[in-house]
Amino acid sequence: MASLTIGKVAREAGVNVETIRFYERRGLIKQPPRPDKSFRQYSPEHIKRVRFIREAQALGFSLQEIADLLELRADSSSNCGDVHSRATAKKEEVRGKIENLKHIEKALNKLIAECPLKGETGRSPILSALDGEK
Amino acid sequence: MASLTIGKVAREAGVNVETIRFYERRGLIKQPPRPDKSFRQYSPEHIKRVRFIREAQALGFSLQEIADLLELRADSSSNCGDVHSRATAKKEEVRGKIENLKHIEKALNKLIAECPLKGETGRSPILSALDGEK
DNA sequence: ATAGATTCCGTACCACAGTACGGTGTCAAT
DNA sequence: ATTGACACCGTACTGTGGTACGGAATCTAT
Repeated sequence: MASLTIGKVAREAGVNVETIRFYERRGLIKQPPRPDKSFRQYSPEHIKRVRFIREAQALGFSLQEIADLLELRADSSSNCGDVHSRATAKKEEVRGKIENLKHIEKALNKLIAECPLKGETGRSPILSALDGEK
Repeated sequence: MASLTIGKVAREAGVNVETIRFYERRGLIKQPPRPDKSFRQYSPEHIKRVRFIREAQALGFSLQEIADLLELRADSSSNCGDVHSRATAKKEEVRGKIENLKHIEKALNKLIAECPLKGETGRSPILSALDGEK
């Protein structure tokens, strides 16, 4: 069997088999060919897709949001203006997340730099560090 | 009553009252003064703290990770080397998230730019766009 | 001092995102 | 042809992060 079984895809993507079937049920992955009603035959694209799903989750997107992202397609069946505006909105959201992460990064840098100093402030240092940035 | 009640904090932070009590139970917020065993008296700091928790969640951190972040403190009771290494590890994770978000942002930009063009590729455009970046 | 709003607390319930289970079916190697 | 590994499917269970509920206590305004 040249093509990928569900088990191989799962291993490559670092999830377990049930998770892949779960994503299929949720519409995040469509069922791949099953010649003769037997095993699912995946392509390497599917591995990428599963990895993308995991990454996006780690960035705070829900499965529904990820499904929306994956189906944001500028094809004939969808209204281009709609795709455009949804993609733009999502982009703004992404930019906002990047900004927030940069603030946290700065705060962590401050914490790292000041490590041996500073007495008790009664506040969480990370929040103080977040304030401290200009 | 000059200080903030739980309801005000909740309103200001955009969560509901039960959520704040829930965070208290989970150790994300410590119980504020309750003179005479009556209502909790919050300070404006608490509002910031709750907002921070929500932001961090939206960035894919679990409540446990957020608790760890909030308690990353370089004070006398903690080993500085340990704080340093935990903060550094977290910083790397944050940087990774930023990179992934930038990839998604680029992919969305590509999608937006190419909106009216392109026939069916059989793949999710967002994955194609992710491939397409140099 | 009483009413109405708010808080307190415990407990129960909920949605989301899986994970586990167990019986059956299929494949690949010997 | 049999055996062992893996796939299939439905259903049940789990952990996380809340949300809802309801009766008692407290606070605020009249």
